[in-house]
Amino acid sequence: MDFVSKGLQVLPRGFYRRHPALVAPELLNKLLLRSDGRCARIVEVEAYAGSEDPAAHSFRGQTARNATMFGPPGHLYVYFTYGMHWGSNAVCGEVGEGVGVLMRAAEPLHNLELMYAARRAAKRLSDLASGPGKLSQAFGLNRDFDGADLVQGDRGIVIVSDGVPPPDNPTVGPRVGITRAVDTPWRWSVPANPCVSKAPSRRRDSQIAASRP
DNA sequence: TTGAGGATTCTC
DNA sequence: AGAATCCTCAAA
Repeated sequence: MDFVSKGLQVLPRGFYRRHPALVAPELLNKLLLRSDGRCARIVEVEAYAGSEDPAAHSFRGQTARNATMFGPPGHLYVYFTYGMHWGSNAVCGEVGEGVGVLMRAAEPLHNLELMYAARRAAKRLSDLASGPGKLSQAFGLNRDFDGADLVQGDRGIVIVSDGVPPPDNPTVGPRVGITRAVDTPWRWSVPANPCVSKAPSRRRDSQIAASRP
């Protein structure tokens, strides 16, 4: 992983090998990094918990589409939806569980030019990656990246820490864009960050103490 | 083979 | 508020 600068620590496999609702809030403030220099701080995430979670792609078992979710933790699960958008997740838990964390929004830090080029609709920094489809587009993540190992830096994509801890009191609320288990509060974001997604009005977010087992 | 629907975004 | 746009999966 020659493209990971000194001072940055790649998140180890064990980080992901836990319940997604534990991993998700700890993913806040970590950095998504591509070998071409694109880098952004993760500011909004959602947990999806497989067979125990009716809103998860993996709820009804493994299919061709969600196969990556059932593989080893620490890999990227990229899905296609609405005929035009990609969504990017970090696979969590153990092999066979089908659980993961959707990266919903990030604050761009480096190589913004490449991100603006990838997202012609974006006028400002807060348009670049403030949603799961936007984040994936800004980073050029698509089917080619499905299954990439985020720990090995496979295909030039990795998640690292620069030492900034997750927020002590992340904003918590219900997940967005789903039709089942709509009240489960499994979306976390960095409070007051301008790059979080603009979610529908039914959200009932609140500030609660982060659970830190 | 068919059709309904989707972990969304953009524009009107 | 509505359109865009096409892949996926279950059912027939």
